Amino acid sequence: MFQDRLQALLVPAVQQAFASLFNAEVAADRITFQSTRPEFEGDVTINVFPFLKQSGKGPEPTAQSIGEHLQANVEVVERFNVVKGFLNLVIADRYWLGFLQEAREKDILQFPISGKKVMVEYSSPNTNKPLHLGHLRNNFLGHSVSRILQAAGHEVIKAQVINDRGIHICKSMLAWQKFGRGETPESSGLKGDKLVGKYYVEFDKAFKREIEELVTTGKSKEAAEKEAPIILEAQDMLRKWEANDPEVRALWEKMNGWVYAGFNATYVRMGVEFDKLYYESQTYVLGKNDVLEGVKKGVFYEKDGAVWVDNTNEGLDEKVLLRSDGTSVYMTQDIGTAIKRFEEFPGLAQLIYVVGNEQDYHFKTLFTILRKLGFAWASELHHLSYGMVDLPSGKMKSREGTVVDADDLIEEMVGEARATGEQLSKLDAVSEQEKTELYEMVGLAALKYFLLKVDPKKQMLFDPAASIDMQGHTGPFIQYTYARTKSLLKKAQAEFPVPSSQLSDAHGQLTTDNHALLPEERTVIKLLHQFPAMLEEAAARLDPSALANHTYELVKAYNTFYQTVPVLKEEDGAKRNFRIGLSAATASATKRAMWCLGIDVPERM
RNA sequence: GGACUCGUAGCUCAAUUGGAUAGAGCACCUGACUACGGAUCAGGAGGUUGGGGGUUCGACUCCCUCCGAGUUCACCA
Repeated sequence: MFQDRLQALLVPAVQQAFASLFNAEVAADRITFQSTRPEFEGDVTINVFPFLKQSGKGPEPTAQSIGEHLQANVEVVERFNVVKGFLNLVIADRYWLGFLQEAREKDILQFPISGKKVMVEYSSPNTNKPLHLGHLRNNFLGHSVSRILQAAGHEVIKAQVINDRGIHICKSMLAWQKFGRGETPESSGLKGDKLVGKYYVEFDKAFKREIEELVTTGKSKEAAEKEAPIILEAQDMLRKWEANDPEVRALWEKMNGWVYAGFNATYVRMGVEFDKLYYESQTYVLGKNDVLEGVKKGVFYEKDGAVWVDNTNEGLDEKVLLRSDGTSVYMTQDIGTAIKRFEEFPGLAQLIYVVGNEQDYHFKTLFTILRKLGFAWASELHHLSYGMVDLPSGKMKSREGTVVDADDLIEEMVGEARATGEQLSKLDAVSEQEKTELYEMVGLAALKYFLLKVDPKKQMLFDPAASIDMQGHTGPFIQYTYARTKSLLKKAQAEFPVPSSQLSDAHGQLTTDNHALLPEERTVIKLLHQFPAMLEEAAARLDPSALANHTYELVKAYNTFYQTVPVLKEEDGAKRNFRIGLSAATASATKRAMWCLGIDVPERM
């Protein structure tokens, strides 16, 4: 379904073959290709089992006659063989070399401008505590998907919603007021988000103490949770906030300011950024009118003074959209902000929410509601739902103190990169400053790649001890291959400058019988050749993992090539030039693919 | 209880969305011109794809059922 250009060339030819051989029509999307398995000769394979009805023959004769037809009529099909119902095609070297030439001349991972505008919302933190491991998966996914969509030719708006109001931040504010003694990030040396998080914990402690006391006086636990003075005070503070009480607002602005400074430091280190910020304190009033409008249209209904939507026909439930006192719920503002965004960006083609799968139900409901309100764009809303990140000890629980802090984790990964680097790297002559930058790059690559190589929708396990690997299927492995290739290319440039126009005749005259490409070379070219289709797929599925895995396959194949085939040591100039060109194409595709994942690659390490 | 996800080598993950003998990495063993950079490469061992049934020329993939894990179903956010 995501065809590369060779497949695009072959599909019509196969259709033609069916027409002239069997007088039968075959739909293009039913003709699927796969890479030929390494144990057979060939480059691409067509499975003919699905077409036996059309051909009226058995698998082997069908495959045989299609093979003959393709060989006779398609220039690049050089030979074929048939194994059971599988038709293996050998594609001429000429074709692969032509492609490589192109990959040298232009970026194969940048598609033409589509003119489509897409918004990706990710991160969406609460302002009462620091970012943690879950946010890292969210941010890396959102950032990578944004870049993938950009590479696919779209204009992308990266948006962050900041949940800056509500009872959670009031809890931190109140605890700071009571126990903080004027502590600030400056006076404590704590990052702003850490400081505010500390008072959120303080609140919880005090709250629990009060509950316990009330329980000893004979109250039930439920009653105590509702009556504890400190929670009543926090609720009162929230009311004051809503009434625009100047003192509360000033404190709120001050503490949120600390948090933003802290978040920004983390975002900078993570290497993610946003084009557009939405603050919940400004958007939480939205949606009410849209809901009332829906009541008029008869899409929603009133019951006991509240507004409801009935989604039972869609396999969902009934849901309150406005309480009987007329106030909003969370869903209300999500309805409002979605509508506002499409007003703000009239050409918006897609809106993607990167949010964990615990909100699957919420988004199903939201999208259903917007469809019912009649918005044409409702079909272009996507929930990029990702699974939880578990720890070996189980779930992250803030109450049990098992939350993995984002800053701490990055620090740990960078430290590990430094430890490994100091043992292995060949950078003795390099400045301390440059080394620090390098280890930062490597540590983050390890972390990002680890989180991105897994299918987003799947729940995954993060073992801090095992995850800091720098070997094998990891980000640093890809970086290492890139750096080594760049080093090779630098030498090549000094010793044997290669005009790219010479690449195509690197193997001399290429006839259909001339199999000059070595298997190691051929494998690398084929992986490069598949790259654009992988990007297309990643963009369509909003899934960086396929791209991440393919990048690994590519550098792995390149390493095999590098290890077994001489490049600079090759004495035949044409072959040497060709291999230098292959290396250059691999390096630039690797760099570009890693960019799509939000990962930097070093020139040396 | 209803709804949705998921279960693949000891561990962490793949498998072109129904195709050939289910592939990688880690860990474990054995090797590699005194390296075009060894954070590499070559090889070995490791599987009844949670169990059972069904559909199909063909099932890790689709259907049924059982077992196990997670999430979710507030006039919370």
